[in-house]
Amino acid sequence: MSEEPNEFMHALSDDIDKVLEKMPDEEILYDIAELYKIFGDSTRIKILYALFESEMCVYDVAQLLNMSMSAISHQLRILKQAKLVKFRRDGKTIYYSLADDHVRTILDQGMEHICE
Amino acid sequence: MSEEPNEFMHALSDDIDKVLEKMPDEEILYDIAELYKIFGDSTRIKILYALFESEMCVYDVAQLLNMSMSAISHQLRILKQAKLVKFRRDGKTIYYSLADDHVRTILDQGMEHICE
DNA sequence: TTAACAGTTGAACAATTATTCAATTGAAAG
DNA sequence: CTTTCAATTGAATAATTGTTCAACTGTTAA
Repeated sequence: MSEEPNEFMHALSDDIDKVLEKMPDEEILYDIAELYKIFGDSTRIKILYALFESEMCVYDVAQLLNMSMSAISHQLRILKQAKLVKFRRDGKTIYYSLADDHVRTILDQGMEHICE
Repeated sequence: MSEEPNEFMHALSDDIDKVLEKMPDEEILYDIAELYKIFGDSTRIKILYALFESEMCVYDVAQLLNMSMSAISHQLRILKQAKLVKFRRDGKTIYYSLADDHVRTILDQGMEHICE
């Protein structure tokens, strides 16, 4: 076998283009990462699992997780911005709940992987 | 209606215990967050999507994403530790590929949420 | 109006983390 | 053995991020 130029040992530019074509747009890949970043914090995970059981106000979540209302409020804002939770006001109290079933599906997938 | 002590305006300790009972263990919740943390970086997301198409060596991935081999290698190590990718050696070259179909399922869920 | 309560906000701090750079390992070929 | 190529590693840097603290909104009831 004779020596081939080095480039031929690796994927050709054509192959790279082919893979790039099949990949989702840069922007979408970025958005997916941003979404998972939100699930990548144990406080937020705990909040979401808590809201599986029932809607709760900030005070309740704070008590449940033994954290300050401020810390919980900060995290709920992030979850709200990502449309993972929704809320309703009742007097002084604001009740938070899961936005949709998507959240549960995503967390179930994670759980499956963890539990092998 | 007479005034009730303040605690009765919020979830009772019993209710909190009930919710806590239903929630996965602290350790599992932490592990789930750790897993999603890995998906929470666009470079790693890009690597995983690239590996959907075919197994690749570090050089190829670096070229595909227009990044340094060192940067890719660092990220592949993280993906490897999380058992999201596997690898095989062929001479000087190390080929990486997806560890299992779980990865695809998880990313598909994220994509669905993004695309509403 | 005032007081009390539920929640939010912004600045500050500490901790984590992605990339770069330089040095190093390991395998194959001359 | 030496060189070359593919890949890894560790330290350093810059950027991001979670929590705390204190001040501030709103809403309700007195």
